[in-house]
Amino acid sequence: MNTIFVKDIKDYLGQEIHLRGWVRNVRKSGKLMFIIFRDGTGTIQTVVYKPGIGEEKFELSKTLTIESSVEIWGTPKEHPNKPGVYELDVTDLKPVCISPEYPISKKEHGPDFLLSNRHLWIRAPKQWANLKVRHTVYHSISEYLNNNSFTRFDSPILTPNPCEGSTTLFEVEYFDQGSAYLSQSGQLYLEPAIMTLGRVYDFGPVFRAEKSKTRKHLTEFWMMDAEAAFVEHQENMQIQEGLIRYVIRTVLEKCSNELEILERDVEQLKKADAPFKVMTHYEAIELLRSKGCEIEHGEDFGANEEALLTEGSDVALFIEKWPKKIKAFYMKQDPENPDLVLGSDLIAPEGFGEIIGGSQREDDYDVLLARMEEEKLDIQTYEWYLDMRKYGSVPHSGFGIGLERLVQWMTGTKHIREVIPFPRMIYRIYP
RNA sequence: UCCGAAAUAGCUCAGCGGUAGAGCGGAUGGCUGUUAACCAUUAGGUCGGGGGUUCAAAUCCCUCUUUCGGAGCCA
Repeated sequence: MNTIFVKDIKDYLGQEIHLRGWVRNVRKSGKLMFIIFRDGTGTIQTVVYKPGIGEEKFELSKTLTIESSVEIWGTPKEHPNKPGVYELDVTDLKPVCISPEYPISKKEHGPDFLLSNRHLWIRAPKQWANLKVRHTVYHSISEYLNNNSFTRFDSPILTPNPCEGSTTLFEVEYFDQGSAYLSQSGQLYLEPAIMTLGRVYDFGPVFRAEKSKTRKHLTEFWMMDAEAAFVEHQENMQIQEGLIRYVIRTVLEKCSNELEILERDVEQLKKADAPFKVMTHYEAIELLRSKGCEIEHGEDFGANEEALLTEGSDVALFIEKWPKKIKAFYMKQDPENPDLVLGSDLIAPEGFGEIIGGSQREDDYDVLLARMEEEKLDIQTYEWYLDMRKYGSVPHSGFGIGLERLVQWMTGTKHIREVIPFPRMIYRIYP
C-alpha cells in the first residue's frame, strides 16, 4: 500500500492508495457521500458509497466535518463525467481530529474577520495558491541570481543607524548601547560584500514604521537586495529585466494550477515577458502632463500617476535618471547632468506599481561625502560606508525587489496582505 | 497624520422612530453523482461602549472605541 500525495494521484489509477490530509467540504446524498479532500499538494473529490464500504464505515465517515483531519484509503479513477479529472473511491478511512464548527464558512467573509482568522484562512484555495506562487517567486529569484554569479550574503536585521534617512524606523533597546533599529533595507551592507564576493544578494524581512494605509504597504515585508561590482547603470537595468522575465516564465511554467485557482489572466502575464520599456523621469513627467496630470518637473509620482505611466502597456517600465533631490544620497550623479542621478524604478503593468528600486552607487569619496553633508547625515555612523570609497572603490550598482509586490503582480492579487503568510499592518499584529 | 465610510445571530448582510429578519454555518431528518449540492424542521441576538432627544431608539443627536477604503511615504 502506497502512501502518496494528491499531486501524484494520476500515477496510481486503479491501485489502492493511502492519503493523509484534511476535509475541505462534505456533501451527503443518502447512501452516497462526497468528501473534498486536500493534503497541501492538491485537492481531490473522494466518494464514499454505503453499500461498498459498509454500514459502520459509512456512519464513521458521516462524523467528518469541514476541516477535520483524516486518513483515507481508496482507489483513484477518472471522474465519470469529467475527462482528465480524478476522484477516489474510498475503501476505508480513519478520522484523526474531528473539527468543531469551522469559523470560515463557504459564504463570503469580510477582510477584518479573515485577517483575525489568518491562521485558518491560509487553508482556503486562493490563499494556498498565493503561498505556492510566493514560494516559486522566492525560489526563482534565488535561482536566477545563483546562475548569474551572485552569492547570497545575509545583511543584519538589527542596525545601529538608518539605511536611508527618510523612512520611520522601529526602535529597540540594545543592552547598554542605546537604541538599535530594525533594518529597512540590507542594501548598504551589500556594498562591503561586493568587495569580497563580487556579486551578492540578500533576502529577508525589512521593517518600516510608517503609518501607511494602502493595499501596497506592510510594516514588515520581504526584500531582496542585489549588488554587483563593476556593473554600471545600463547593465543594472539589464540584470533586473532578465531576472523579472525569468520569474514570470517560471511562475507560468510551474504554477499553472495555482494561477487558474486565482483566476489570473495568464495571457496578460505571458505578454509581460517581452523587452521592457525605458523612459527618463523628464520624459515621464512630459507624458503625464500630456495626459492631463498637474505635475511639475522634479516631482515624484503618486499612486495614480504610476498607473497612468504603464496604462496600455503589457510590459514593465523603467523610469531612469531621477532628480537628485528626491532620491537617496548614495545614488551616483549622472555625468551628463549633475542634477540627476543614475537611478531607476521599475513599474509593473496592470496598475501594480513600483516593484524595484535600483541605482548605480556613488563611488567617488568626495562627491559622496559632499552629498551626505548636504543631507545632514551623521558622518561618523557612516564611516564604514565611506571606507568603501577609499579602499579599492569600483563602479557598482544594485537594486531591491519587494517580494510581496512582485507576488501581488504575478498572482493578480488586489491587496498585498494576501500574499504574505501573516501580514503586519499598522492596526494589526494578531495572529 | 489627513479625508471618507462602517459597526445588528458564529459569518455575510437587510431593517433606518412603533413586537429583531434572511442567507450561509450548527443540530435533526430525507435523498445513489453531488460540485459554495438540494429539501424540511430547529436552536441561536444587552443591534460596538457611554450619554442624550422622545410616550417609544438598532433607527435621530453627541462622544469614545474599533475596523475598512483612499491620500501621503515607500518596495
